[in-house]
Amino acid sequence: MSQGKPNPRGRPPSKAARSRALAAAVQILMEEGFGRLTIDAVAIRSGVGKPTIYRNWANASELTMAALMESLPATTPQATGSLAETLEHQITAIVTAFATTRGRQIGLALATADRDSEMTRAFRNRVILSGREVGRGIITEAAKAGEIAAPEDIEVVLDMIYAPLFYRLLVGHLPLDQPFARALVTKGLRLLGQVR
Amino acid sequence: MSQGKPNPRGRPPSKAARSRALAAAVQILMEEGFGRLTIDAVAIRSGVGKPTIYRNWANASELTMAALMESLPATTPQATGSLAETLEHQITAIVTAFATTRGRQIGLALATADRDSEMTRAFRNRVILSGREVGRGIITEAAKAGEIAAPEDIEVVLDMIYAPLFYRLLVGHLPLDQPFARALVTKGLRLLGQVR
DNA sequence: AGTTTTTATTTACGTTACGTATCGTAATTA
DNA sequence: TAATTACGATACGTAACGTAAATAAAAACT
Repeated sequence: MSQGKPNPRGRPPSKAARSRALAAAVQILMEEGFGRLTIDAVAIRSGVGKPTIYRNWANASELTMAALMESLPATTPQATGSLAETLEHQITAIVTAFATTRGRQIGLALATADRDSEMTRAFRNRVILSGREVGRGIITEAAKAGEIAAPEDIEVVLDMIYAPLFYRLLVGHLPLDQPFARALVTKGLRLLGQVR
Repeated sequence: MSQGKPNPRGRPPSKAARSRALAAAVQILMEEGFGRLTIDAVAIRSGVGKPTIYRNWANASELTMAALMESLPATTPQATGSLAETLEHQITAIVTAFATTRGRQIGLALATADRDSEMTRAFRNRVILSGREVGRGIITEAAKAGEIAAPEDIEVVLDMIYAPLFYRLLVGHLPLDQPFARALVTKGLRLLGQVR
C-alpha cells in the first residue's frame, strides 16, 4: 500500500452535501417512487448542485441503488430454534419486506443497473443476495448440529428456495404471501432431507 | 356481440407499415441492443412515421416487448421419454435460450414494463412463463402415466424449478449453465418424489 | 365522379432528463 | 497570501419522449 493520505490540498469534499443528497434521494424514493428519482429532483430538493452529485455517484442509476440500500430495514436478528422454525421466520421476513413497493423498485434497479460496476455488485450482495446468505448460514448450522445431513449442491438448493421469492415479485403471476412462504419452507426442507 | 365489421370507412391501417416498423425494431434489438431501441430509431430505419408507430403500440416499452416476442425462437417440440429425460431436455433448452444476450433484454423489458397492460401480460405469458407451463404439462403427464404421484403444491414446485433460471439470469451470482440445469432437474425430481 | 372518412407521412414542437462546462465563491493547506 | 480543490448556480447540448398540424393517399358512401 502507499502512504494513504499524503496531504489533501484544497477544500475537502463535503460529507454534509453528500448525505443531504442521499437523504433527499431516499425521500423521493419513498414519497414519489422510482420514476421520480432523477438527479435534477435530488438537486432541487437537497440544495446540492448537480455537479456535486455527479462527483459522488457516477450516474442516476448508482444514486438510486445507494438510496435503496440506505432505505433498507435493519437485518432481522436471527431467531433461534429448529431449522424449520428459523427458516420459516426468515423467509416470512423477506416476504414482508418484498411486499412493499420497494420490492418492485429493487427489481427495476437491478435490471437497469450497469452489470459490472462496483456499486451494482454491492447492491446485489447487500440487497438481493443477503437473504440467501443468511439462509446458507441457517442451513449449515443445522447440518453442524446434526439436525440434517450436510447438503449436497447447496448453491442449487439455496437458489430453489430464494429464487421463487424474487420470481413472484418480478413476474407477479402468483401472490407473494405467507402461505407461499410456508409452502416454500416445507418443500425446501424436503430438499434438505427433512420431511415435516 | 355486435355484427363485427359493419363497414370500415376510411383508409385502412397499413399492415405493411406495422410490420415494417416491427421488423426494424427486431433488427435494432439484434444489432444494437436494448438501449438503442427507441421510437425515433425505429421510425428512421423503417421509414414509418412516429405517429403511425404510436398508433400501433402505446409506448416504447410495448414496442420493445413486441419485438422481443417476435424474435423468439420457435418453441421446442416436446421430447418423449421418461420424466427425467423430458424435463432435463426442456430445462436445458431454456438455459441455452437464456444464454444469449436476449436473456438480459427480456429481464430488462419485464422489469421496465407497465405492470398491468395487456401487452405486458402477453409478454409475461409467452416469454417468461411459457417454459413453466410446458413444465407443468410434462409433470402432469408423468403423474397421469403413474410415473410419479400427483404432486401437491404444484405451483410452488414449478416456481422452485423455473425461478432459479430467471434468478441466475438476472442476478448473475452464479453461472447459468448445463451442470446447473442438470442439478436443478435432479433436485426437482426429488421434490416430485422421485430419486435418481 | 365527387364527398366523406380514416390513415400515412412529414415536420415541428414542448417536455423531461441526462450529463457536462463555466463561473464566481468558499474552505483548506502550504 | 497563494495555490488548490470543492461548492452552488446556471446554462448548455443531446437524446428521447409523446403530441400536434398539415398535406397526401386510400377506401367507402352517395
